[in-house]
Amino acid sequence: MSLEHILLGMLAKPATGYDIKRDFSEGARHFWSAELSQIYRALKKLEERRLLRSWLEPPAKGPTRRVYQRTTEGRTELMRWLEGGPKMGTERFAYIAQLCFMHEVDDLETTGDFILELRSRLTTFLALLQQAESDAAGADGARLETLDAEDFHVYLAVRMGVRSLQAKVDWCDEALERIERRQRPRPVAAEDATRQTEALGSG
Amino acid sequence: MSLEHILLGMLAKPATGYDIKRDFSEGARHFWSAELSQIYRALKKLEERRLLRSWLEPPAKGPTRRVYQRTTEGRTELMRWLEGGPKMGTERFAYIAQLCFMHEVDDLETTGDFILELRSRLTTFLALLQQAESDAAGADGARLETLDAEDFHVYLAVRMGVRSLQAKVDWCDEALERIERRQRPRPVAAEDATRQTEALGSG
DNA sequence: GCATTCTATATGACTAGTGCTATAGTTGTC
DNA sequence: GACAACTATAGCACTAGTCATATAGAATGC
Repeated sequence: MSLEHILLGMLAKPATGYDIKRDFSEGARHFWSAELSQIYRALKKLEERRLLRSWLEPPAKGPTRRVYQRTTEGRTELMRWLEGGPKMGTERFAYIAQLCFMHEVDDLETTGDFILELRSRLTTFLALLQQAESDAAGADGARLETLDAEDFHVYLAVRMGVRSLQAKVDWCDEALERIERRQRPRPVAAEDATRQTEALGSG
Repeated sequence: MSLEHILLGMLAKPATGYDIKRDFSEGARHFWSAELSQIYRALKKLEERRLLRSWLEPPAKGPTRRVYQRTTEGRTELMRWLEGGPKMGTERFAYIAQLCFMHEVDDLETTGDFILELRSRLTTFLALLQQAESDAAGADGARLETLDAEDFHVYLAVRMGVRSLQAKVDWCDEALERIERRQRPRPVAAEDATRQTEALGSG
């Protein structure tokens, strides 16, 4: 299970279930997420297997916190996971399926609206990731070479997210253009377009 | 549930569970997949809800086939799904998480090997998708404007996959370059690099 | 003629993940 | 001091998805 290994990775430093949920909603949101209920269960299970240990921490402010941290065995298990090579679970993109079936509604305007909406959501997310990218690259354009190993790896990970999201936004623009070109029967050129151009107007 | 709606989309034309599994392993593999056991269960459930109907088809060759097709209610439900706007379920990329934690093993060579392996798997998949792209665009470079609505939508969907995968492959190259640059202490320039360059050699 | 593979359906046991609800202390605010 | 918002944990019912296995006819190959 990937979530368990991700928890082992995150728990090099002590943290509570709540902290981890916050990480998933903020930092790690572009590659993984999990609900609190799942996180608490996984933490408990990992502790049973001695890959994590936990203790209660004095309230300080707020309710008592159960803090988890990776054990040596936990670290070993994490290393085993990393050595297994890239884990490429099946990726699921419902919106691409939707797009395929959209021809059944279609006057093409529906498809256009759909892609516009998709583009808007993607750009919102892209903006967040780009912020994370400049944060990760270090203050005022510090050279990447100066980052420590951890920050460098996080930078690479965020950068992957940025590039892949940017590609999707670019695809939206390309698709919208193609749709427009299909709707307007060809701008100038083409021998057989004359009749249509006359009938519908060319502006 | 997305799978059920995807089945409704696929079952405009009659097909068996086995046919659908084949679609997931071939055409639709870049945006969704499901196991046979899940497919058969989902088909049964959709038929109970009257969104699909089924009949047994004379063996022809091989065992008897139970053929499913969407009902009018099924189509209505599909339309409702499409009208709900893009469904952006949480995307999970374990390999990006792995990359983040890779700094714990690191002499940077491990990270480089990991990314090389990732790149190799991504390019294999990209090649398949690019084939699908030229297939979808029509024989010998036919103009996209000549495709019918269905083929056009499938083309757009495949194109999204190609661009997003290409971005990931490009990221691999960028990351490998960055890693190399970190390993070799700067090629020329920089005042403080002299000692390191002397110690390690610059070729 | 025997084994293997492909087509085809189905079920049971399991793992992974979500959504809802209950509980409770602490902090800020009106 | 009542109330909302935030931090924190936990359990229950549920949906989603995987893996293994059983069954069986047809085609392929040796």
